[in-house]
Amino acid sequence: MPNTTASASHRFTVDFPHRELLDQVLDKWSLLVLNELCERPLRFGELRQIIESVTPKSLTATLRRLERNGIIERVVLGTRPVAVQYRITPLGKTFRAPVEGILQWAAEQMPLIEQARERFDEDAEEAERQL
Amino acid sequence: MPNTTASASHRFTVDFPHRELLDQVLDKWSLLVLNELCERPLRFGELRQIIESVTPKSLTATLRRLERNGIIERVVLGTRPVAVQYRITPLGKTFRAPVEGILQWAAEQMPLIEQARERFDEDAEEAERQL
DNA sequence: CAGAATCCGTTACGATACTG
DNA sequence: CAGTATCGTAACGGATTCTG
Repeated sequence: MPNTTASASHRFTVDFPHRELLDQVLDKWSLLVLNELCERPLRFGELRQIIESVTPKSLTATLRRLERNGIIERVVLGTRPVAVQYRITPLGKTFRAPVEGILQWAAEQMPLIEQARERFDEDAEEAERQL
Repeated sequence: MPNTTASASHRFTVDFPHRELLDQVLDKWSLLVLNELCERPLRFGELRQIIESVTPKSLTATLRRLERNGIIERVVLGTRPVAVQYRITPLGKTFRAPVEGILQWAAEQMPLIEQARERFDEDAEEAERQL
């Protein structure tokens, strides 16, 4: 359990308070879900279709977490074959820019990253050969 | 928006090419490490002190991952009691703005998030009482 | 339709001890 | 100092089945 009552010795001890927030909001699926919900409200099933590889379990977990943190909102629509809509909240909207920043960065730098990986892997292989 | 009309079944669904990159770079410790290395180069031990709760094992893993993706660089300095320095690369610097965007957002919105959580938890509790 | 419940393998992570 | 090696546990995530 990461510290709570820390505030230990040296001055620059920055065990960030928002670490735990980021864990909740930058997890495996949140960015993708958020990215979609920023465009338009969506239903559970729609999200499943858009983000193919997510299982209902994980999707539920992600949505609940985002809801709990006030980033998205769960709205029950009809009452027949129950319909539920998820939509971004005002607070959630403030998160849009940062998220897009990250996603854009990833898209743009992808090629360079690939290159770096290849270099690294080659070097590692070679080093192994030395043994 | 990356889409998906293609494969139907449950195999290697690549619904997002940078998903995997983000997993490597937005993991539990990377943001903190990055945030520090953006300020100045640091050594292994220094990072351990700054980020109190990280174990050597996890720190090594984080550093290796970032290095492999070309975000940081590992520099062996002396040769006596070996000294190693980690520093951000040019590619890594392009990541700085987005990362800070996220961190800033987290810091700013923290209070509202807390509020949202309390509301959510209270509601959940109450709903439970109904049973 | 929207999810809850189960089972279960993989991985992540912490704690600790050890080495060049 | 800068890690590696090992071990054990807890959490995550996937697949599947069930239900109001």
